[in-house]
Amino acid sequence: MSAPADMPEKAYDHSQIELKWHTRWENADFYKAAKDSAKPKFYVLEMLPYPSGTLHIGHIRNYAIGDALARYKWMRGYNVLHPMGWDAFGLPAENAAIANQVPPREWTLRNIAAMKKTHRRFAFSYDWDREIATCEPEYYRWNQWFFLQMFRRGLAYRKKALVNWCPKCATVLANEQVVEGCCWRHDDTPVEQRALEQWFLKITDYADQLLDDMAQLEGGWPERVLAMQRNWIGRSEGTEVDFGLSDGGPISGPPIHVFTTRVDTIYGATCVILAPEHPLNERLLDASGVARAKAMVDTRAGRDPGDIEKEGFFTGRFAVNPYSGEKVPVWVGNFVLMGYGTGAIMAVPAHDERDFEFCTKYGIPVRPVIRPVDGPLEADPRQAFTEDGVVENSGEWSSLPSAEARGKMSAYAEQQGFGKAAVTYRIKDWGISRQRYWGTPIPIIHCPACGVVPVPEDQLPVVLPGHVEITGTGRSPLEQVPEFVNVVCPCCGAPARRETDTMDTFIDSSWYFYRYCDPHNDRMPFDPAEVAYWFEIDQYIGGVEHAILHLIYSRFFTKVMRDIGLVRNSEPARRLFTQGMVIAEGAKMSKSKGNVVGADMLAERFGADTARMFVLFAAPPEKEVDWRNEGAEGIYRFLGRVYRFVTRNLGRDDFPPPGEADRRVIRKLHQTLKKITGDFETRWHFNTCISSIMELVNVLYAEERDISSEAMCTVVEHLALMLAPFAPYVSQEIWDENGNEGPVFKQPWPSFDPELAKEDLAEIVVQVNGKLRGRIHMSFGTSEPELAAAAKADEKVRPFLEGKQVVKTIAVLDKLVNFVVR
RNA sequence: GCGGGCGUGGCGAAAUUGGCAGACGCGCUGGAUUUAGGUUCCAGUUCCCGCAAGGGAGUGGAGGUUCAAGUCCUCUCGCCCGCACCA
Repeated sequence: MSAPADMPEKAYDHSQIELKWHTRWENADFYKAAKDSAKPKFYVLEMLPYPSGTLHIGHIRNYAIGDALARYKWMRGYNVLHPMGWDAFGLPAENAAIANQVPPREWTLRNIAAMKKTHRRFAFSYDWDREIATCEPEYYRWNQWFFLQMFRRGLAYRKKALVNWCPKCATVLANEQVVEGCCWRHDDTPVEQRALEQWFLKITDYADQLLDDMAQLEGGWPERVLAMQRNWIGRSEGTEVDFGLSDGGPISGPPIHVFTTRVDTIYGATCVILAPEHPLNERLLDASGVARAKAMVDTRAGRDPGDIEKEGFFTGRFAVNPYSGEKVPVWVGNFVLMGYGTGAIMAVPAHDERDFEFCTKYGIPVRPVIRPVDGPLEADPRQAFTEDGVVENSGEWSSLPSAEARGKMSAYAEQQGFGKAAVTYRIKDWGISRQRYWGTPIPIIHCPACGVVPVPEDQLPVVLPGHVEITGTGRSPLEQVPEFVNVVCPCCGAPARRETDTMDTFIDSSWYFYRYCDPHNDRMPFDPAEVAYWFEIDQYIGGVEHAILHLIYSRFFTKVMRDIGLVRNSEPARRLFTQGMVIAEGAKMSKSKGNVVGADMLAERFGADTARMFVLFAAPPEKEVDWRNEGAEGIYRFLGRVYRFVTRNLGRDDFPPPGEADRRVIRKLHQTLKKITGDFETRWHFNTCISSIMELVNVLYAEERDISSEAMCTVVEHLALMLAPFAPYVSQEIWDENGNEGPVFKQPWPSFDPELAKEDLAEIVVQVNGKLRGRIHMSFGTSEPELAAAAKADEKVRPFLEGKQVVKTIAVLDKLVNFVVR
């Protein structure tokens, strides 16, 4: 049916509608959160952005998901906390400073202002009174405070260590920030190893807790993220064994510590291999050997381990297997990692693939000591047998199963004093020193007399100086600022030097969500009572790229804060949702490709409502979305369809009296409500929520001239309410045009009536041998035999039964009849 | 190699508990409105045969369980993501 010609219909003008409400909402405080014991609380949080200067469609997707949920929860009567802030420290600001001669602070604040404007344009429902920017002293003083608490507890410490150095960033990186041997921000730049005095946080003290507490997250966090964290922590149980050094005479000097998960194979160890960086090499090797070892380290840097052939050389020295007393040669091998276990291994070529490859290359003997449970010992193996089995040729341990042997042999080592059961972790302590300007100063003073002295808490914050020359070369820019560096020692008053390293910016984001609970507190990082009310975060939403960076650091911080007594929870977020990426026209968005879909362009061309709604419509939120302009135009058309429908029906005076059409429309309305409500409560498939609203609108178009004034009013009102979480502007406009008052997204969420949602008759699918042959309509609750009888009588079905014998009849209440015929 | 996930029309997808495969949207085709284009409205659109009524095939592939499988089981192929010489 075409649009009635006599009705004035308004064209959908997104810019006019959005501007109108944007102006009216500017100073409204709809989203302010405050403690309220009368309502259940709900803390919904999207990961805070880095203020790069512009929002793109990927951000919009993240916020659109959070916003839909926040608005829904408000409408369901929850007391919602929905804050936003800025991860404002970091290198791009310094790079911009070098490129454009703009101070990092100025550049950052300008970007924040621009992005906040875009945020507001999209009408995301944040409590802006709780906004934080991590580069402000009011915020980062608490980074310093946390650092001091950790320092006091021995959780922050300084050591000289080989660290990852990115030449492009001119700073150190944490292990988590090294991706395939390269810098996480420069995937073409291999990291170098440098020995530097660095500050570390002892995340390894919490390794077991980080692992064990994942049980609490099971079900609420994506399995993939938990798996990645488990993998990253890399807990591995085994045995540490000491091989004493001996060159024929008595054992002398410190032993070589070896870590193995397979002590049951130790009688098959035919050599000991040291990592090329192993400190013992200095003692065991002559000058040319040391040089060879160093060359190995250098050729390994930044390369894919799979591409490097195993190489090594004999040190000329021997070590003694403490179980067998056997003397085995000591080698240096390029495949032995200093960073894992003890940096030294025993090589058991018969039972380890890597050892097999190495030993056969150099003619080192292969000696099998494990036989399969159901077979004999392989005398001359062609490949390593790496499974558990039965121990053989191993003195008193022979004929024990592998697992049992491991337990007994570990205990024996401990009893004899040459080893012990041990657990190693892949995760290392978190290196937080950065030789950069735009970060939190580490609150430490180096005094020639007193050593490393923490800045007293009442002298916090240690403020970042404002005018600093940033050249991007050489050492930390802060070293060039005498008034920052030169201080007096808080202990003895003598001249001293301030620490010039700044903190990794992941410190900032490790606890920011607690600050939102009490953002203006100047006596503490936050009032524990506020946090106790709002925590845990009920729903955290962000990209999966933070699975082992931000998300593991912030879990660690929460546990430390709990141990300090600031919080009661052990985990920050009960539920985590990782949304899929947005790509543009089939290609990953990137600046270099020039295909970044910017948020302001979208607001201009399609409107905020359309842009938000399309990213929710294009795919379920966990999946990748391909942004396509034609797709967005579909949503634009749909919103226009809704808007025109509402406006052309509002002033009508020719409505028919209530009738059958009313029942059909109201039924569809309640079916739609049921579907959307169910999705918000469980799986968030907003794409199907939106498509169900489209179905409703299609029905409205079909029934437009046949429904009563009352039905029209009800349905328009509900349309506005259902669209409110997805498209706040146009739903508010409809709400308003319909004569309703107040903000639509602060109305109670409409409840659906299951009776009204129900069809009059059940549609029964009739199958013959599993093939669809007809449909019949019967009252709900009709008994199975009656269904079968009616189905058999159906004229579409009958031909398929004629001349056949019905051997079985399956009838399912209100659903289906299936005849099995022969 | 280990871990996590995914394969359904021309495209994005839907099918929530084993019960009508392809909802909804894009694109395309046709019609109406329009001087025309665009907009809007209506209809059609998995593939094959057929004017149609209708029939057959069909969810990466091969088997299996079942009255009934996109959904469960076994094997297999392909793709994506994460980790990876971790002793």
